[in-house]
Amino acid sequence: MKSPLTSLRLRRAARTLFGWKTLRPGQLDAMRAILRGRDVLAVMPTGAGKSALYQVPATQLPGPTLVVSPLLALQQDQIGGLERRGSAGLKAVRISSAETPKQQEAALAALRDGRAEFLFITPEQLADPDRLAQVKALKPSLVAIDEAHCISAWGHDFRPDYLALGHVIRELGRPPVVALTATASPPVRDDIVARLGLAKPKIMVTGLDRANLFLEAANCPTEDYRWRRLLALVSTDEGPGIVYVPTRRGAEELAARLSAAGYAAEFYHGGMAGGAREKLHVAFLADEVPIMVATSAFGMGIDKPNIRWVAHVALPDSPDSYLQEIGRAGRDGLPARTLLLWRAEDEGLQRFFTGALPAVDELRDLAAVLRAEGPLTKAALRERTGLGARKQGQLVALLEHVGGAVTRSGGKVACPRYAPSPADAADLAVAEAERQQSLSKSRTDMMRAYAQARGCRSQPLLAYFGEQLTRVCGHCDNCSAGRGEPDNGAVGPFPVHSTVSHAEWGAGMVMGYEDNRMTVLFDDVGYKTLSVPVVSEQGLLTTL
DNA sequence: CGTGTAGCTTATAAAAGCTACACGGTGCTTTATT
Repeated sequence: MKSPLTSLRLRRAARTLFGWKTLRPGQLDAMRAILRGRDVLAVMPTGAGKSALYQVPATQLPGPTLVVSPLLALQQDQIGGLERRGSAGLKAVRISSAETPKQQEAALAALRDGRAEFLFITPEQLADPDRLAQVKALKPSLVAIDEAHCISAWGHDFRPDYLALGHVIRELGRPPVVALTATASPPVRDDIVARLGLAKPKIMVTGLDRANLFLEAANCPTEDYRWRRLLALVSTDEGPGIVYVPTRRGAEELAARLSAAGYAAEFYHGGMAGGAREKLHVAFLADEVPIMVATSAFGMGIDKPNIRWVAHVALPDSPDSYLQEIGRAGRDGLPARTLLLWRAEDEGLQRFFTGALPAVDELRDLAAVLRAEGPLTKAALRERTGLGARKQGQLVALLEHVGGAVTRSGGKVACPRYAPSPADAADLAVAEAERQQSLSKSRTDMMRAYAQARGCRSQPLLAYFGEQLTRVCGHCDNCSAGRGEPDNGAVGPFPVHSTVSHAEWGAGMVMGYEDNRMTVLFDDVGYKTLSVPVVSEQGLLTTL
């Protein structure tokens, strides 16, 4: 049931408090859902008014709003943006390692007596039981998870506290949650929903096809050829542009090489001092850096309208990452170019980054300690197991997934009453890790399929995200060369988004068709592309 | 998994070939020193 009154209130708040004259219908729907207490997952590009989704409803709800955001620098920008745009009553504060205890106390006080509405915080802060108790006492009425794909991209190994956010939300008494991200494929969306424990969320996905981005990819037999293709790009296309490289050293070397060739370039990666990173970031935004050579560290928070091209000098690990990175080009709507320069050898590095499977005995020992010694804090558990914080976080998350562990209030990890035996739990956990690895590998396969596509490139890219493009895109290298088959995508033996079954790979969902191939996302083995004629003739798939 | 490099061998002196091995992304936080 639509409530015109609610819409009116939201529109007025957007106008008077933030200066937004209009709200798009999708935005309004999401905001109304939040006010009704419903969870929302919004997948929409940066600059499309994503933060408005939580900021406007926040003003209409009683308690403060918790904004979980991954990077301190990003939080800084967001707080600055709120203060510039919002009216005086919309103060935002932050609690992090960058604030002194005194400042943290002041921030809590401001939230308590209503002088501040937004609390920006990292998942790591919320992993501390004392901190969580302080936040809970504020009675937050809304939780926003910004850059929510980090749950899936980082939670499983790099920043395990991301996986504990579901527990945090429960502990806070289940206020409505709005999760926001610029790109997320269906399995990533599922991961976000499951890990946060969202209840029947309203899922908003805005179109991913960006007509002003020209998509181009080239296989490079040698490093030298790759270098010459890059030179050709920088000599014809004015910046500002970004070159993504896979390693820190590669960033430094390539920036030096480009500069020596007469193209002013800077480098940026996570190993640099904070001050230098900040300065380069600002300089790039101010059009003072024509070419930025960077690792994936250069990304989130770069909201710059006039990036004219994005080049990759390596195969990215997934279409998720790739779309995120090329999505930074052409935000002003003017033409922009994306160029993927890839070599088969690039995949070795991805395999290394994926890491090895967890050790069965470590999982078994961990499960056994939990069973024998009951609920333990993470610190106490580490003392017993001797594992590092990150490693233990990863193993606990796997055990939780298979019912061999559970996080209780106070942040204590326990053994559930009907948990499998430690040996069984360990085996199940390894199987789950294997499943995650095949999914991860299949995403790299899909990235290669994009790179090798002979027809329209947008079709396989969008099919990966479950978006069927029924006509060729007309803005990629293959379409321009007349290699895209027009009107090839609409038909296939199974409807898009229908569930099918394969004798060996089990159940999966049809993601889309392109040329005479189809993409299916299987629950256990990840993405596969199949030949439509072969599927039809041999009856490889059945409707479930 | 692939690349780059140090250091060895070979075989007879200046350099090439081989093997072993290190290295590789993303950021929070906390703590001990200047």
